[in-house]
Amino acid sequence: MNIGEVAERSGIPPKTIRYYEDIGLVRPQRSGNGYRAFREIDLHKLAFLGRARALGFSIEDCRNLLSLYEDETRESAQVKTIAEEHLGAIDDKIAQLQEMRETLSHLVEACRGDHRPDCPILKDLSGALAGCKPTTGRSAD
Amino acid sequence: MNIGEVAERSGIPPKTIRYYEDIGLVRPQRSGNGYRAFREIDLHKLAFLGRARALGFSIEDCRNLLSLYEDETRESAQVKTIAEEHLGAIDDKIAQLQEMRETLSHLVEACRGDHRPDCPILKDLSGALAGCKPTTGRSAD
DNA sequence: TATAGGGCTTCCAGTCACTGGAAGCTCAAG
DNA sequence: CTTGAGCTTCCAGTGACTGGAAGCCCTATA
Repeated sequence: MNIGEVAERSGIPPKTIRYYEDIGLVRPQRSGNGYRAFREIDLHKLAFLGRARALGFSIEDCRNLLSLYEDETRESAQVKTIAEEHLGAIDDKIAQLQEMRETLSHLVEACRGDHRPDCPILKDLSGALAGCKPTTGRSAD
Repeated sequence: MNIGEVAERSGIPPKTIRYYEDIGLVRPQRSGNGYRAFREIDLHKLAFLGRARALGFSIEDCRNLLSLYEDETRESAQVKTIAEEHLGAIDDKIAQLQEMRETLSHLVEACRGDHRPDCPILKDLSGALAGCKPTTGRSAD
């Protein structure tokens, strides 16, 4: 298989596949003409990577997951640990975004959004210093 | 004020402040010795930026928000538009993460996490090709 | 056989928002 | 006069691609 077909079937763009080869995630053979020659197993690996990336795993996680996948002596605990850590990171990210969302949606609701310059969003942003460190020891206490 | 004090008071690291100057978000004056000389208004701007960044606005959004802030003839609708678009992006991101979270948490729950190699997480990942394009027109239908 | 096109190759650069580090100047204290 | 902290610039790296240029390969058609 050439890279085009693999890209088509795995859903991963050719550029990305080449990049994955660059960083050693896949090692396709080469045909006489210099083209990459992918076997079914390479395709399989790429699909694996695509799925793992879609679940938000980092490339390094993917690398580890892939090597566990190929390791017959793996322990499922190793996989679970990676997944649990990633899940935790996702939860953190969601929490952070929800906090942003919360604040921002209040501000958006409060803003009339008309032709007047008056704006609670800008007011909030410009009031940022209030919560910061004071001038030099002395503050508007 | 030197960069150190501004960093302290705005909560933005010196490196980042220099970067913001590089990309034209702040334009501190210079002292005779070549040091950046920040005025209160620069500090204020930096705090504004810090707050906007904390709400997840991109640098380009920040640039626009800042210029609206300084524009007395702005219309709050302009600000609101930026904020609403950002809010929409946050919502998309949250939805995407929650979908990941959903799938991943099911997989994690299903994985025993013991010393055996058997693992539903890897099984899911390796089954990724199933949902993809078939060989060449002909599939395991 | 010539040519046109599409697919493949490599390499370089850019994205976003910083961040680390090196080399070197300035300043205040002792 | 030295020490050390703070400041300066510049260069490079992060993560995970992505775009583009220059050029080779292969097939189909005129």
